[in-house]
Amino acid sequence: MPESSELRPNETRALAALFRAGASSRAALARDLGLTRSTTGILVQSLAEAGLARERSDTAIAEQDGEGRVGRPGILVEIDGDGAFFLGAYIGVNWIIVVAIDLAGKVRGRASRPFAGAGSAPEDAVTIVAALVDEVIAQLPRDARLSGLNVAVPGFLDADGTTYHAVILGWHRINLATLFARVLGPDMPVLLENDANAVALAETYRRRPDDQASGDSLVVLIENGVGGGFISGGRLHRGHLRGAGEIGHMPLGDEGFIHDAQRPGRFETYVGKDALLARHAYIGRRAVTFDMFLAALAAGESAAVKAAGDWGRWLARGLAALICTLQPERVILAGSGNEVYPFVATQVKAFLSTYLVEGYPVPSIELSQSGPDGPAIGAAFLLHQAALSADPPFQLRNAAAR
Amino acid sequence: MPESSELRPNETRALAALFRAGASSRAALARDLGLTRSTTGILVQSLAEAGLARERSDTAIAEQDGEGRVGRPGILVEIDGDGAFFLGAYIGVNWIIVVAIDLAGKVRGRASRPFAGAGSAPEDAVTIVAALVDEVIAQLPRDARLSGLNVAVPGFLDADGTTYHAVILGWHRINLATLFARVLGPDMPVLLENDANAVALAETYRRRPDDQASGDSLVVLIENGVGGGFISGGRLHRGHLRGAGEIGHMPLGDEGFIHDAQRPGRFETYVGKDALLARHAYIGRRAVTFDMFLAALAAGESAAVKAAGDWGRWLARGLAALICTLQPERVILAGSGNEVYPFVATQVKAFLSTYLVEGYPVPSIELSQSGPDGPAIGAAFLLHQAALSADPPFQLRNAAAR
DNA sequence: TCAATTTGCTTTTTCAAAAAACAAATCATC
DNA sequence: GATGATTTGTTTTTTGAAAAAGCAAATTGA
Repeated sequence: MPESSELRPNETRALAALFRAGASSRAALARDLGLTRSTTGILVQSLAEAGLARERSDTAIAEQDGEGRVGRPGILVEIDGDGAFFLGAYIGVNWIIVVAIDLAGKVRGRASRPFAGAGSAPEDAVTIVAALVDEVIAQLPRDARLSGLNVAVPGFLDADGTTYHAVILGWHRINLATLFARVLGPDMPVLLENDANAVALAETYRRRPDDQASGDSLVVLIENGVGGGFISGGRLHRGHLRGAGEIGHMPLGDEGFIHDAQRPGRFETYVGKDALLARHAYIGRRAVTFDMFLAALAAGESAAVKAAGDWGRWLARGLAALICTLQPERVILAGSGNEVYPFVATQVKAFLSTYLVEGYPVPSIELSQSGPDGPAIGAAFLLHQAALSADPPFQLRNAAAR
Repeated sequence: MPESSELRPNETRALAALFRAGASSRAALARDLGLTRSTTGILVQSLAEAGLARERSDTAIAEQDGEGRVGRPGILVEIDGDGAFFLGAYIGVNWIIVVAIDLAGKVRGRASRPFAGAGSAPEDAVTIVAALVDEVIAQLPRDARLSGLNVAVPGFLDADGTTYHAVILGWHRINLATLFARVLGPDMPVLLENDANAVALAETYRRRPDDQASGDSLVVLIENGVGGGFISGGRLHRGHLRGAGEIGHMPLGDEGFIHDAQRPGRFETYVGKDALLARHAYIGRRAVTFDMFLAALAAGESAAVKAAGDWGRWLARGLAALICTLQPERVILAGSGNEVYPFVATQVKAFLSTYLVEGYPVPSIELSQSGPDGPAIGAAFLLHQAALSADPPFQLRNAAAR
């Protein structure tokens, strides 16, 4: 049991291929990696010795493809989930959540605590995260090897982990990385990520119908604010200074449903939850909560239907701008605001096709599959992805080292 | 002189490093590549034998860094431009242009011919390109090795090279790849690229102030239509079906300066050249050409100044949407429409800062440095980039093989 | 003149991957 | 049930790229 181990390039590639495939025989893996079976055999052996891969218990069931299987059946090899763990956290407006996923990508630990985010002190949030991290680690195997912690936060960050603007939390120019380093110590590497970006990865990382590389996805996170994450070739596009995806601030119209003297007509002043409720209040002359609005919409009340229709039109307009710019293969609507979409799906699609050039491929529009834990899980998946990609060599640390 | 040669991974990496650096000693190259000097020596030797690299004639001038140089000076090694050639073509609305660049990235051949693009037959364009290709090849050394031809076209393409929509040319669902294969034969690989994308690469490929990987660039090509190209990490983002960057069709306002009943208020109906002239005609009650407009603007005529101001306001609005989505480090304005920008630069920047969130980094806005040959040169650079990148092994063909 | 430094080359060693060969485990067919 | 075809997994041998180690050459600085 080595304190810290490093993987050679082809070992990392083999792990990534196993993760993609779920499980495969040595021969299939060799074909996948473009190596010979002999090399792959050694590769699997060393991965198994490192505790990162293992032969599947239900051996000799190698009926993966529906072909007329002939020849000696292979022994399925899969990732050993216990080989490594990745921590993800989400500092939200109402909750702080910490999760752990294992090397196989499965959620293995979770802890959360209510948090009055708006106007809170960053130090409190960091303290809570640290406590939750301890709770989550307690749920993992004794000698669990941790690769680090990735924290999803609303707002945008610079490359060093200084959050300049988290308007919703009331934080400005806070150096979260330093705060975390102080509380968690030097042995726990901490990364920071925009929450919409984290959700985007959570939504796409485990979906791989055929080839993740081709499927560019745009994830639109709709809460009171609107954020975006763009996944291209399976990787997150962050932009210079990691601020890409601030699509809520995109100028779209002249006014917006809610008043913003400074920057009127931004995307989120039309399609954020606040904006939708403001529009409903304007039409129906009655202020309601979001849940009440959904109920009214389901009941077919005219003010709600009208407001949802207006919301859908502006959503389509914003999506059209994004689609022209990015041409994603699919758009995924996330955040609780997406519950409105099913009621206006056909209208939104109709508007979209009028906005887009004739012949331009219209992406599919889907609803999020990750729940409220999405940002935390996505943050953890980002570490997982980094570990299984070639760029940086994979470093493991013992949990005990803390 | 091998008919066709393939490079090993580290040879490709060494070539790419030499291209980045311009020229460097074996020892400096070894540090750059993370290899030992002994390995690098062999690498350079094999590259030299393949005719792809050579020691620089003005030997022993190794004063590249301004340090207190001590020790034995290195012999500078540089790319041998004659090692390979890359052809790029541009089928424009008024011209067809073909250029050749060499392995060192230098333009080594050029030929062009007027072309009445609108309403023309695709077959004619292909025939002209083939003729110009022969002209350009005649300007190259006898035994020039060609890696292929990349053709930049206005409009958008699918992954196989079928151009679905080139509205400006009046082409629909034309399979250009097949047409080229028929005329140029199977020994000349032909690729197709969107013209704005090609310009984007032309604008960024040779600029590398510090690190190209970090500098995401958005190139906005302003002619009658408006196209966009986005370079992230030195690579073009194409989108699913290669249609990303159709930013001219982005819905931005309700009407636009020129009337479009189908899709009113698109970006290019505000900032395309036609749109600008329409605005000027509306204000000044007088129709002028673009050159006349520029003269009037330079003379400070009020109608022109007013129209340019309106143009700048919508340009800022469109750029703001793009910047929120992509967060590029710099925006490069290309196409002849960019000549208006210097007159309204301060206004555009002021508008931009009101549209963007406080604290959000405002990208620099620059004017294109590549002239009218930009699309053709960019197309050729794309082949160059592919040859010097790891993804596909580098295949060379003799020009004589045609 | 002489030490210090850096370069470029040669020789030897290491090690990941390929190549070749073969036993084992299955299916298809007679 | 026997036989051949097919595929898998392993072992042994070979290849070849890169590292390691060592050294002469070319420069600066004292």
